[in-house]
Amino acid sequence: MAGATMADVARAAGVSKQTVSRVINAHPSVTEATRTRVKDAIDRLGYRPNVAARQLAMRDSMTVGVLTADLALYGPAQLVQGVEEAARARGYFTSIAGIASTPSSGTDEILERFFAQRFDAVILLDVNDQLLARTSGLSGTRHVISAPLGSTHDDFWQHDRTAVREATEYLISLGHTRIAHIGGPSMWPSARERERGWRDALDAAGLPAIPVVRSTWSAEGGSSAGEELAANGAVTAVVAASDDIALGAISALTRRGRRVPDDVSVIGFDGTPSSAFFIPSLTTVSCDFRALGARYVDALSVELGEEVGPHEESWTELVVRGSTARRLERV
Amino acid sequence: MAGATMADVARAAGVSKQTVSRVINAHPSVTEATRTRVKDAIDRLGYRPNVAARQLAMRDSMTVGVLTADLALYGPAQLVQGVEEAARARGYFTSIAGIASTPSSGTDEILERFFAQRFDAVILLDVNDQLLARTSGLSGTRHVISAPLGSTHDDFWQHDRTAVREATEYLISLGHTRIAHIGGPSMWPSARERERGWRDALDAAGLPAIPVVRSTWSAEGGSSAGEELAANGAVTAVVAASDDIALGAISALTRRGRRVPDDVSVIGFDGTPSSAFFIPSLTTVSCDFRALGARYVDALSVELGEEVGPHEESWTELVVRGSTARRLERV
DNA sequence: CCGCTCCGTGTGAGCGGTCACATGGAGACC
DNA sequence: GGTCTCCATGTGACCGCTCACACGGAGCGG
Repeated sequence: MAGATMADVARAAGVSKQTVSRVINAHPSVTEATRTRVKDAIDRLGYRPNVAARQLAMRDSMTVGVLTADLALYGPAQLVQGVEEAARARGYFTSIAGIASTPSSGTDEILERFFAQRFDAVILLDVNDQLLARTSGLSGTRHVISAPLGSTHDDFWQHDRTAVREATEYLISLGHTRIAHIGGPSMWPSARERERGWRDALDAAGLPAIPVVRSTWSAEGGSSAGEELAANGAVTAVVAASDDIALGAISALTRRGRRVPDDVSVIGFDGTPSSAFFIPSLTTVSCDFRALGARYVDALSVELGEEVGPHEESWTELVVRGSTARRLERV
Repeated sequence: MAGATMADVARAAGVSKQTVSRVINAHPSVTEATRTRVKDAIDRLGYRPNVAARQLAMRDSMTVGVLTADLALYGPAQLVQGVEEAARARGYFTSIAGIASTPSSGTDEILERFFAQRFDAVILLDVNDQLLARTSGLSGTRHVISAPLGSTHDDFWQHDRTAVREATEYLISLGHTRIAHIGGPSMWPSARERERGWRDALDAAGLPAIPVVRSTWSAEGGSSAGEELAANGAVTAVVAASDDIALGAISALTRRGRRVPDDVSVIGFDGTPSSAFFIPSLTTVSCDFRALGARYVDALSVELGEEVGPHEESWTELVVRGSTARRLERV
């Protein structure tokens, strides 16, 4: 029960360890007869290969490590899930470690322990600059993909920027000219990319950029930001860095007597399933984070020398709902 | 770079492997002099112990496996995070695997592979009955805690029931007598416990139970359920099995012209940070899932023979906000 | 001064797999 | 029929670490 070993199976089947190993790894050079005999022995004994032993011999952990900031956030949680699914499909296990986005005394030790696990690959999800800087020293792991800054993987983030740009352009097409942005914590690359997208659209249209209002990733932060914006009567549209932020902003605007979307249009980012049921329902940039997570794994597979099919063009999409409206002409 | 081994360190420090091992594991019988000499060698060579080798020799993976249904859900995501933090604090790694809540053809293989990892412990988070049944055969792992059904750990779930009961009693105290329940998928133990809590309160007060409306865990499900309830004019209060469901329900009720909380009071469950910014802000049962996750780890530690301090009494709390109101007398 | 314990350190044998290579028999070709 | 090749299988070493045990020297009591 505690665990039959390969040698046990070999004995039971009257063959050598090596043959058992061949059966397990589907090696071609095994007679059909012995194969079945070994297989019989395997499930008669309830044999399960020992992962650690295999790893020791092969130097392959068959595990990808994922370092993530906050699973409570929709994006990161979905990414983790996407990574896990894709990794599993390729036969990899997934190990995770959370890490506070603001480095503290324990941070280095966490990273140390994390990288000590000798993953085949490590994915850094939405990890901010400061943390990223700290990981640079810790190699030992073969392939590190820095999702946020990734030199060769910039295209991952390009989408954030483009998508927000398009969202902003949509607001412009509705006649808005005073379009504010509630940004996420500037430490986060994704927050910065989104801000850039907004700025891109404004610049291209020759519109003035209202100073960015900073927020945490929470609805509470969005609410504070919304309060601030409500004071500025000129603003008729807001691009928020996340749906949660948008929710908070709408709450604050409403509280301050500014109707959404009549007085102010609001656009979110993430496309959380809930956002369709906000009141009003939220216009947002819907993101397929699961697919994105899978793409990270694809990218790693490529580095590990595997074949990977082409993938979808885009994983973001503007979903127009009830929180945006054509700008009312001032009476 | 690829990795110095313990033997390398031993050679560099002029001692034996065993002594290096002793230094690493903080064995007392090592001279201060040799200890520092070894330590020097260690970071001169950038040595990192090989986890796999250690595991193979010790039969300890120092890893807890977490099997979870859907990280996109607030509760499970928070639980995973709580588990990971607590496990890390105890020196354990965390490995996860997601699994569709409805068993499919691939399910068994996933479980198979998952359990093949020989975790020191496995935590089944919010896993439903069907899956649970399938895991029973796969032992090999030392300690399996079945969060949802756990024989010895029923108290974990007791809280769901009690909390919903209290929430329902609160509605009763506001004068409501027709209190509906939108339940989560009945396969989920947490959904069932919450339903029970609602029924408990109704029974105790001698109120009639309106047939439970089933929903998925999403706002969309809550919306459909809300549509259904909107048709029933008698209902003046709704207890939803989650905040997302509540959000959807409120959306549907509003759409159907029933004002919240004036016509219908709504209570959620989870206490998502966002719920405070719904319109109206949501009265809900706030849950400290992180703490609960930590408690799972505590429970495991106890089984593994470690000392564990006492923990907080309760991890749920009713938070009264704007979505509930005293029942208006019919004119 | 002998024998005792105890402490710091070294030694060899696994843990459960994989890998490179050896082996023997069957079939192919001349 | 003899050599050559190829296929099915076995053999031993090794991956990097821990464990049980051996060993030598210092400290101590008699």
